[in-house]
Amino acid sequence: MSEMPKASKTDSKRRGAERDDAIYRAIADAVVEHRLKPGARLREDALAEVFGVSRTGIRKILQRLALEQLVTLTPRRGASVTRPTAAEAREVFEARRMVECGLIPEVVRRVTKGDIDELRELTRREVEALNSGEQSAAIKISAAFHERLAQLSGNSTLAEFVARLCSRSSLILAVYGNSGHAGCESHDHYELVQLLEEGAGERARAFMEKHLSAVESSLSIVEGADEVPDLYSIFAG
Amino acid sequence: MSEMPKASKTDSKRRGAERDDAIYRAIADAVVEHRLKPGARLREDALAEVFGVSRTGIRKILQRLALEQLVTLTPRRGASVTRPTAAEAREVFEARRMVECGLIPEVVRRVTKGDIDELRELTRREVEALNSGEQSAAIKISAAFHERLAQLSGNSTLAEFVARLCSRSSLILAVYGNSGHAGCESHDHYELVQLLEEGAGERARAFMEKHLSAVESSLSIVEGADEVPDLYSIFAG
DNA sequence: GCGGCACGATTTGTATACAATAGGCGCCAG
DNA sequence: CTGGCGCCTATTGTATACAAATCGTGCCGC
Repeated sequence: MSEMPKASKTDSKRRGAERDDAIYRAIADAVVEHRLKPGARLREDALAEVFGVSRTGIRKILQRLALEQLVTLTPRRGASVTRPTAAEAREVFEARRMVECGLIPEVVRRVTKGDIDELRELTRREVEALNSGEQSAAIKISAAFHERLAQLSGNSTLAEFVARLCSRSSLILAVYGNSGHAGCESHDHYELVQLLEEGAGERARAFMEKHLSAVESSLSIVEGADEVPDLYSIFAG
Repeated sequence: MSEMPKASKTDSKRRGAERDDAIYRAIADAVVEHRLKPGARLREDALAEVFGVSRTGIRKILQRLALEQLVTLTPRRGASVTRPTAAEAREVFEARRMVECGLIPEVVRRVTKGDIDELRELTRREVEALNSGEQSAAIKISAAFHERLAQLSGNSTLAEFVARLCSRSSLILAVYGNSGHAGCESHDHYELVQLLEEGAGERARAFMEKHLSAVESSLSIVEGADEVPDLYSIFAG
């Protein structure tokens, strides 16, 4: 709060929920794009200063992020970007397989030509980002692809759940991903759109299942050394 | 709740997250048990006085409830118990069918004799509550049954999602239920447990699907008059 | 030199005070 | 008598101030 207390002018103009939402998105995007890595601490004072609001407002946003499991709130220790455990990682992918595949038939039934075009556009941008070496952007677009697909089912409750799973997947990639390849093979997305356009529901469903399993097995999902290892079982009694 | 401004002594002794959690459960339970009906306003001052904390703490809890869609936060108008729309109601049941049925195979694989006993005990208590005319208790126990079942899959991410869907289902029952029967037929639960015990995975899955569909069709899911009716389509242009 | 204790700084947790806004009520004009 | 305007109250939104707790650091005793 000294010489340059506020964030950019455009942000400081906003009011109420709109402003909160902008801050929320700013932080969430930074997490999803791996600009804030799992484990990174998020001090309330620092965030408050950066965004030009008081700690009260920041706390509200951190609570929201915590409920979506993007950040972890440790009592008296503050907020940090969530570091998913190996078990959580497997759970998230199992959940995605169940829900995203289950949604496919309804998506095939409802998808329009315009939707197909939109999905192709996302795929194109994803490839473009990958070719430019913008891994962060690619990850975000890939998540957006899966989210958009889920929305096309018309069930916003399930779509929102998928969106949350995608965000968490991004964290999982950050922790368990082998650097060099960033999650989804973009050609998979292209092929998936093709199947959707052809109305091949069952094949699309099977492909989605294979796709998600492929992403999961491309990771190295093992407990890192820093995870609270049950010392009891290590040193026994 | 007039002459006794604070909550019970046991509650006021609590500290930090533990106390917040107690307040959260108190409100959530009241909503799930229909002691707070959809549309009921939740004034911050009133809640703060009842639970013996400041508005700050109450706001935190209301935010959490809002994210779980048990309460709706209208800017500058405050919090009220969510009144699910007809579309939301259908979405929730579709989501439950997909996830709860999808979980059944894994549940059958992992369920133990102890788990079966526990589920039977829940069913017994549900019947007991219904026979005593304690509809509120029956609703809560019924939700607990479905939640416990989901937990047995071992996937806590999906289990938590199911738990939320069950809470919302309670709200849906409050709005669209015909008074007289409270959601799940308890005999259904008994039969379901039987199938689980026998390890009849596919039959259990089919039964769960039928069960959820039966609950849904026992409701009168139509837009109430108070729902924001698109005046544009009514009065046309 | 090493282990333990205690103090200090940093950071979160909570309450209170103040500002802003929306809805209600009454008054005034036509 | 009716319709509209304006104040007023009740309630939420935001910031700040204060209290509590934890972690790191340095000192002292052994």
